[in-house]
Amino acid sequence: MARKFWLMKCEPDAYTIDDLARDKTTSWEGVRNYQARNFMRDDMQVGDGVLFYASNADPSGVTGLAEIVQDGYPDHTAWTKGHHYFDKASTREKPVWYMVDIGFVERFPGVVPLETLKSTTGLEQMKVVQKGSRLSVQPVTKAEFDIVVRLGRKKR
DNA sequence: GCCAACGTTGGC
DNA sequence: GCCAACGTTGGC
Repeated sequence: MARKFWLMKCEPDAYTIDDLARDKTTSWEGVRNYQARNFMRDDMQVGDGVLFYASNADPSGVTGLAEIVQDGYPDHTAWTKGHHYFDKASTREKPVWYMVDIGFVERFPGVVPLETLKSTTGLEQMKVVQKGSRLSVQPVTKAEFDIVVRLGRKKR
């Protein structure tokens, strides 16, 4: 199976590429959207590339790269009563929510702002540039991934 | 902080 | 199964 590519969003208040650089790996718990869950549960594989995207940031954009180091497994935070991510619909026997683990790869010298993504040829189809797109885990093509990496590594 | 767009829920 | 109401996301 060929390597696939993804974009994963996170608000800087919750987690940043610098946190990931420090932690080396982290579990991506708390996703409570079925489409995003399906990608993590069914499609992500160890070694897949990840664009790390900071949402609700100043400016929002891609701040670095990560990779999948553990593919989909049940999100246990959904089982913990009182936990922020608790969901009574999810049980150990029949988990509803899944997560993956990602590992640090690279921190870009500067953020690649959403505005740049929007104005770059070849990225028109990316979900993140489309108005009203709220999907926090989304597939990207290899071509899109490579363009964003090139933008991210560019000296500015 | 505002608010438009979205996904989910629940009454019918 | 429709759709209004609601809560959340996320750019600005």
